[in-house]
Amino acid sequence: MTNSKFSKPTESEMGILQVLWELGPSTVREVHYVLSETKDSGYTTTLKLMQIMYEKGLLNRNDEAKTHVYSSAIKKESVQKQVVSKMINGLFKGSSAKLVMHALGNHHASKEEIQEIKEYLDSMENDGNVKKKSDSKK
Amino acid sequence: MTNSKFSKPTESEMGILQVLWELGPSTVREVHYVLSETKDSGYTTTLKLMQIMYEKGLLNRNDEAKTHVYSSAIKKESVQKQVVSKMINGLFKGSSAKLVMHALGNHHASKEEIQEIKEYLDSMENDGNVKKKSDSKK
DNA sequence: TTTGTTCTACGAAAGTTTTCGTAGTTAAAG
DNA sequence: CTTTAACTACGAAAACTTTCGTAGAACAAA
Repeated sequence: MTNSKFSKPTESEMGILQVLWELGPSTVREVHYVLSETKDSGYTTTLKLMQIMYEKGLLNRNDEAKTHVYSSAIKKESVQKQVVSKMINGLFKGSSAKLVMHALGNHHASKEEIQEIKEYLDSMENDGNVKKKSDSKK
Repeated sequence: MTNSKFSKPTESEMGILQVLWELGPSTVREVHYVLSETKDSGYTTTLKLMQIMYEKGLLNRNDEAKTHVYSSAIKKESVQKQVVSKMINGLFKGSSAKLVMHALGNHHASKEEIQEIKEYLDSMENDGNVKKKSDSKK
């Protein structure tokens, strides 16, 4: 369940989301005002970005009034979680599997080498240090 | 001292760095092999990316042999730190200043309102919670 | 009304990142 | 030698993101 029905927000989109998370439902002008503190792009840039985000489903908006009010459609926590877990995963993902790939990626994997790797895997099993997800085996 | 003489790695560059951090010095083929598990771009794509990263100073390389060996020129820890601190900052940066900006961004700031905001600022000062940087006066 | 201001919509340019095809080099076999 | 396989270099297309100018609608104030 790596949910995320939403395409990962871009850098600028993150900036907008962060403002909205802090301010709550806001107009483009309000968001742009905050953003303009640290960034110098024009008002229509922010507007366009927010329109795109709305289309993508990243933002909700209330357009009953002339001036639309936007709010984040995704929870800060979920993005936080995503960022953190991505980091953890990215920084240390495969453990032992990597050794194998390292070996395979380089030489052209002769039968002998494959055999060698198999033995390596066997020895790992004997250590009870396996970490595979599928341990069906029967 | 927000160090970072290096331009922030892009998404793909991060992928390559992560492989190198885990594998240690490696050839393009090795990196590409690992990457190909989760991504399906061609070998020359990985090659080009790594060449660019080398030019940017993100990677070191040993090209004595025909097959070059690359390694990360930046420490995993420093990037981790950067990511984390960016997250913390982004997720809660300005605290009280934001309220003011919210107010200013919306209405057109009549004299009365400005006065009101000044009073608000004064009350913050009394709390000893000020955080301004410029206090020009004259 | 008419005018001025503030807003949305939207196309398209500019900027950035990613992807790959092609050409040329090197080295190991044949 | 000659051929073949694995590499590097590199230009440029493709894809994506960011930026902005311009047009027109809404609305308040003169």
